Amino acid sequence: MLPIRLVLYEDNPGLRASLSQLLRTAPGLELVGAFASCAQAGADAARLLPDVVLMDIDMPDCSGIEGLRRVKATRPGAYVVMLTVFDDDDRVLKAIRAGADGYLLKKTPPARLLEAIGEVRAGGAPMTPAVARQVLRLFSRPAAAARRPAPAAAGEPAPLSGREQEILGLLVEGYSYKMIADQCCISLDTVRSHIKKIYEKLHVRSSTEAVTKALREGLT
Amino acid sequence: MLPIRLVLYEDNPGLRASLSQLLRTAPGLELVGAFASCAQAGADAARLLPDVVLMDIDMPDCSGIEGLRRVKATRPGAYVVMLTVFDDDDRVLKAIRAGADGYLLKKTPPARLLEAIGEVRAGGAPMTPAVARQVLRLFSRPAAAARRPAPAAAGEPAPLSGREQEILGLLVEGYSYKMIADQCCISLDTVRSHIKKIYEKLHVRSSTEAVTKALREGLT
DNA sequence: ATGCCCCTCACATGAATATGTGATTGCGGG
DNA sequence: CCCGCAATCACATATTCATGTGAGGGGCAT
Repeated sequence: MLPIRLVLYEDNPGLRASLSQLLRTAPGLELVGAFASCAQAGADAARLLPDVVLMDIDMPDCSGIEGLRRVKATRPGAYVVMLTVFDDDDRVLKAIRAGADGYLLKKTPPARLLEAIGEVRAGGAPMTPAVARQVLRLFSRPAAAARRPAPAAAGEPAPLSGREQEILGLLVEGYSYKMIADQCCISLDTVRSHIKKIYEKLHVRSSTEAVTKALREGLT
Repeated sequence: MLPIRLVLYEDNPGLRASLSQLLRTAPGLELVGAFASCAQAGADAARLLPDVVLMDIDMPDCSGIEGLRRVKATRPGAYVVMLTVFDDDDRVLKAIRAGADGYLLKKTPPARLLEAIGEVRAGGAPMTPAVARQVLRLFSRPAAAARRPAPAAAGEPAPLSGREQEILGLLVEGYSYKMIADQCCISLDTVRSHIKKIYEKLHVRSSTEAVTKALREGLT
């Protein structure tokens, strides 16, 4: 197999040097570039054709998130692993939404870093355990809110009764009133009744609004 | 440190036996229960006070997702790691939304499984690399879709034109046809035209279906 | 210039939805 | 025991939606 072509972005000169050293001497890797700024990341990607990019997320002139976008725009096939000292929600979320393929904290030991490069290339998504947990939490948070019927949480969203939730769920799945009636073995008018009540409780005036609210607030 | 209290749910008797054997002999672990069904998962959790639960996701009578919910409801502090042979989007997403703390494929080697138990206990989120990638993809997909006007990306979902996206967005926000017409300064009939086309492209037959699809697939 | 697609609009019809008013039944709490 | 509430159903009406058919103008690529 051809060596993995690697590009590194890291503004700290010392760290850049030591990482470069590590990556240069590792077998199966070829460090084809190491830069202090990702301002030229798009052009770099086009010129150097990296397979994997290691991107520091905290850089002064051009944020790693922006660098990530530029790399992905120019070379969508490249895998980008973010490196950072921070693991706050916001940064992680932004990076992931921007298409990051991995997210490692800088305290990651060199061996794990090398391992991660192989892993991302093999279709994995190397993440520091703390970050992985965070990612799951970001996902489950909305669902968690949904499981509690009447939390003080969202202000005053009147709790839906069991039947109402069920019918709202079917509505979300695209069922018509008639289909809902059949599915629930109740009359069409009863479906209307329930839905009217749902609208009142959710403060909406149409099925599309209800569906949007249901999906966004995890009422499903 | 006290040994980690473990409970296992796995309907396949053979696999349950071999996993039990593995977990029983591992140092630092104490297997306090192994069941073929998660129907009693809530009561089990209350009685056995597990620190970590290994939950097969594909069980006949009571799905592992439901089992996960029951465990979390009874004992929120327990960490639940899902085990499965499948890594399809839907299952992973559901498990994660239900609060799973880890997600491993059954082909995971025993050593990695033991490692994962420690990892989840230490605040990590053990995931098979393929699953980790999937999770990131689930996150980034909406953002990616939003940035690209018309990607051939996801297989065959016909790309919506700019105007169509705009109108679908308004539909999601609960706008009626008339409101959309006003907002976009076009006639009601034109709105109908666009929406008809949107329905064709999304393969749906009602506004609620369209809204659901838009929200779930990040077409907004 | 010719075809293709996007955006625009019109007319028409049948189906579905939104809203109002009202009624019955069963369950649980005060 | 009575009240409230969830769930069920009925009838009526106005509005909105879904769908079909047709058509003109503009931009873009061959």
